[in-house]
Amino acid sequence: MLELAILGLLQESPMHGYELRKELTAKLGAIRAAISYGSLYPTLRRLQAAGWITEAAETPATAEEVPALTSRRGRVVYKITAEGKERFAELIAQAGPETYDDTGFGVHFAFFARTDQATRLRILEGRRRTIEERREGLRDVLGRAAERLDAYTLELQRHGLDACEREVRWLEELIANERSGRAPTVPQPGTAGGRRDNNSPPPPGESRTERP
Amino acid sequence: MLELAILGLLQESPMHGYELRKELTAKLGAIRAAISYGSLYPTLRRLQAAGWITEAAETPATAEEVPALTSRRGRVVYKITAEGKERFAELIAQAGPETYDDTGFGVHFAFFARTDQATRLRILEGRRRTIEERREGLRDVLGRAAERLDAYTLELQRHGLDACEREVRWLEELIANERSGRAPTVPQPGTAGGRRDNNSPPPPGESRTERP
DNA sequence: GTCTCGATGTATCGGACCGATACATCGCAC
DNA sequence: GTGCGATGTATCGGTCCGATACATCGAGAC
Repeated sequence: MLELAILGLLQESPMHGYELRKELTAKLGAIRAAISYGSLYPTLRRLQAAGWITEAAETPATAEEVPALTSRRGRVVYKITAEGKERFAELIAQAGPETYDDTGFGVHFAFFARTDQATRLRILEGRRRTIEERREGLRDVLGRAAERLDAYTLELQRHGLDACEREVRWLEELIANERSGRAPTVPQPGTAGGRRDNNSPPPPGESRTERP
Repeated sequence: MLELAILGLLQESPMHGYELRKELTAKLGAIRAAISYGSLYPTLRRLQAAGWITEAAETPATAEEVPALTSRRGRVVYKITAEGKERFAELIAQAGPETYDDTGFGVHFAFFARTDQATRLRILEGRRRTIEERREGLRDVLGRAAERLDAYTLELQRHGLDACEREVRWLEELIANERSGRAPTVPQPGTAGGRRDNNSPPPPGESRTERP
């Protein structure tokens, strides 16, 4: 999942680790806590070894300063490669069971702007199915096994059941929107129209400038 | 977290691994997917090595009502030890940051029937604080950084924000209930007892430390 | 009779991810 | 000039997961 998220973010702009973590936190804040450096840096290393990202020079090519003085450990800026973009497209399109669990779905959803509509629909429906099954499991427990459980456990199940029902309704709305060709609830300029033009970057308009 | 859940369940009844997993799934179904055997068996081993659980004989000498018609071999039944009960009490009472994340809070909550009221209140308030902070983070992103994010990501944040607000309200109710001395929201019909004899969880040892 | 099949049951392995920790630089307030 | 919080890279041990393997048992198929 981290791999997918990193490749997705680096398509918007090259970044160094610290910045990546902040952007990740902002983008995925709804579904998971801040990513750990103990996951991030090893993953960056792995992606680099696989050739999906490369180090980009932090300072421009003007070799005016060669800091031998303080051995300044500069930031390491990563950018995505062509192979990395292919890898991202591959990861975003394929859907296994892990695509529908909480974290997996969240990450996929966060990059729906870079996902074609057919895949979006498939993922939303798979997620709905997953949550419906969880909901049925909770209903079973609340119905059949209620007397075996204490009041607190039951209350936990009830709260979980409520969350499931709510999410199913949310997914229904999103699915209806997808089918009608609209963007998510609040319409977005630019995504409508067009053919199967996947991978059209959203209107980021951001130029992340590095100021050393 | 697994350690806590296993010790908690084994206090209700001795069980073997497979059964433990099923009970775990039933009790924690609202907060996490089924536990993996790749976690369960090594953890059982660890708990046994620490002296908190022991292997119990599958077929006791006193065959009260169920004679060993089918001599099942190979099952390893675990039961909790006195040290294990102490360990459980220790784990249930101490609250670190991991007590307030989704999984940690869920597991603690699932064993609230074995937790004293002061601790319950402390955990509920800590969880509320955590969710309030998450909520503020989402509001920040939706307010300050909205233009940097695409419509899908924003929709994800909105859904997450809604879930946070809902959970805070739920927690408020539970906290009010705790302070008023009542059980969780639905007062629980008579604990007339289930089909299993040894499943009598109730004695939480309520101290009447009420706070105005 | 036996044969396959799904549920029950125990177990291991590689990998993903986390939490704690360490260490170094920078800007700024005091 | 000094402390201090934000920035920044990095590793280590540990928890947990997903895939896999393997063995037994009851029941229905043939």
